[in-house]
Amino acid sequence: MMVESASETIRSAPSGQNGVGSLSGQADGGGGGSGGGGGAGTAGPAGGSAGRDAAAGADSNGEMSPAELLHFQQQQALQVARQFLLQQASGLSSPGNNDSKQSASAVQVPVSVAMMSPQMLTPQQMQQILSPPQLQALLQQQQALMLQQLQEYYKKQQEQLHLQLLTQQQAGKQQPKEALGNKQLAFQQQLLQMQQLQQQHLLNLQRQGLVSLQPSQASGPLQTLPQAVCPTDLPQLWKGEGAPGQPAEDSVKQEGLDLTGTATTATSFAAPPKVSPPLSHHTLPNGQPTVLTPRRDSSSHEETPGSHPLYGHGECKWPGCETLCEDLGQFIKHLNTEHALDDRSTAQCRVQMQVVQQLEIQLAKESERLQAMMAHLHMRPSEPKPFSQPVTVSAADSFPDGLVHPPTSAAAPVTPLRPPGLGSASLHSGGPARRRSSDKFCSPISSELAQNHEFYKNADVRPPFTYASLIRQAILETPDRQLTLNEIYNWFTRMFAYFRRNTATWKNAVRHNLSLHKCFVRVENVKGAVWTVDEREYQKRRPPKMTGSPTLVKNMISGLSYGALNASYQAALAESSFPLLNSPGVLTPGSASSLLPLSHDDVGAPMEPLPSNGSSSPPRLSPPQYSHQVQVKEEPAEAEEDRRPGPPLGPPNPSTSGPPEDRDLEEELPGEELS
DNA sequence: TCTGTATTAAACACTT
DNA sequence: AAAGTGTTTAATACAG
Repeated sequence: MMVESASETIRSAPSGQNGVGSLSGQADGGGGGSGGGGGAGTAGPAGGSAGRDAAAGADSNGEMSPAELLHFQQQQALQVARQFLLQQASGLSSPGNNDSKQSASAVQVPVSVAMMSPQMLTPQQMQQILSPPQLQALLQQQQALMLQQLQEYYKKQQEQLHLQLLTQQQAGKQQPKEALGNKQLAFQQQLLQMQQLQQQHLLNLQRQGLVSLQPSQASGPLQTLPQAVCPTDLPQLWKGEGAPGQPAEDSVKQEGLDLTGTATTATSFAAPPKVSPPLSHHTLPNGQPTVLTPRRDSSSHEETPGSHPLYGHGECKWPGCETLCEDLGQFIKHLNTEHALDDRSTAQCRVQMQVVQQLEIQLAKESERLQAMMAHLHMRPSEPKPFSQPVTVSAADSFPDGLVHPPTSAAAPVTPLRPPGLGSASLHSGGPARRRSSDKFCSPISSELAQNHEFYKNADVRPPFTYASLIRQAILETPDRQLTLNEIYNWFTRMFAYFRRNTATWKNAVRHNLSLHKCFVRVENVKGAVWTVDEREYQKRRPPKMTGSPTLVKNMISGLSYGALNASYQAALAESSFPLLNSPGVLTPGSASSLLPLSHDDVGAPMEPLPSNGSSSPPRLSPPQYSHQVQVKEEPAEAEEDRRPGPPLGPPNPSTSGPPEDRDLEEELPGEELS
């Protein structure tokens, strides 16, 4: 054996990479070393704890802690925005040109992929997933979308504010003037603050070139921000493919929630390998290793004929870049060379997003405060609702993962393409990381899949689920809860673009998993053999524990009322790439409830189908589907014996034998085995 | 460091 | 005989 395997390993190295596909392929080069470990390489970026820890340690040695950096950065962003605001009282341009960007719908999927969790993706991975022009276009598209939604949201909020103000004023007529005056003053201040925040927000977006802007304004103080962020260093962020542990996550870990937004940014500073101090690098355009990627269309479809959002007053408006360009053509050239799709640019984009995100969060906080004030003034707790909701949900919850998620409402068109939140992150990891994300955190695969069905279907991204969970899902999705191997294959290919490619590898893995895991029961059929799932076994498989966060989960659940995700939990999510929570749907009460079982699971409460394995969740998702039993067609009672004569199987596995009727309901009652 | 789990690869046996 | 299916072993990696 040994001899064999040794030689195989060598041999398998290349093939393994192929099998893994584009995602893990290159990553492997960095770390693996061994053939079998093809996936291992990828694991690094996905979030190897070891790597992270190491990185974290290094970070801490730096001059500033991630938290400090974050804070610093935020302060700068805010300051800049304020300054800018002062300079120009109003003049927020309309999102007119957003439309054009959004029109680039063809590439939606890839974009979302890219946006999902760049931190998790190495540039190479991203590039593999989508072509450079696509990526760029999509980045812009996504941001444009966000901008639009933000603006809508702001608009709404302001309307509501005014409305409330009016109401209050009217009501106030009957009250003593002074008291009202004071209240109104405070109130208006709050309003002002909110408006400021909004403008800041828009400003940031403008800075990204998403909104055309008078050049004169853009080049001013705003430049400081990007510099502070140190775009030049950012690329380094992802450079570490060789070094598995990506710094990006550490900061999140350390910082808790606030970092969700700026984690990467902060990390970038702290990242040890980086030689240069963040702030010292404004001269980026030059010394950067530009990856000249020919992109014919990058500029073509995203801009209006005579202008470019990133071009104004004869200079490039890319954050931190003020390169003068005589004309648009030259600018385009510059853009393609200096700001091509490379690590740096991507990182800059990300940072920008995070800055925006932070502002959003702050806006949310202020809005909340305002809401509270209003509620107090009106003495009507119920009123503020319209207000609070948008705030918490859109601002806080939509962006917990550092990604720009369009609000649920608007998400419709985009949703399918959108990567499943952070899950995306794990997705991208492509490698081994995926398994952890799904299984460990017990994200209900079914709901995740349901929500991102289209995405997985179209995006050549490795799903963040283990083979076992996927197989199980495939089986459970069928009315009969049984599938032949070939049907399982088909399900894989049907559901995941990723599995349309690397057939040999994953098919082998599927078979391997079917055989390996007791939870999969082979049942002889007339036509042949079908595979069923023994939920109990499946549950047994993994110790149902949500690493160290039972309480966290509980808190979250309780506090989750609607969009109010515990910030720390958000951070945790971001870090752990918990796919479910990051998806918009998750925030709905229903979905939130789906999480509950998790805690139960932890506690060992026998109540529900534990979502932990996700098995339980399915039932809630589509009751009809999962409500009925597994009925093996013509199942021969003896079928399973051959394979698993084991005692547990017979009785415990109703699916194959006996009265499977209640299996669903009871399967989860793991009372015995779980304990 | 150990252990459990997951992934990948591959050999082998059996069936169609 | 070839292909598909199923089982098993091994190497490797990650996470607790």
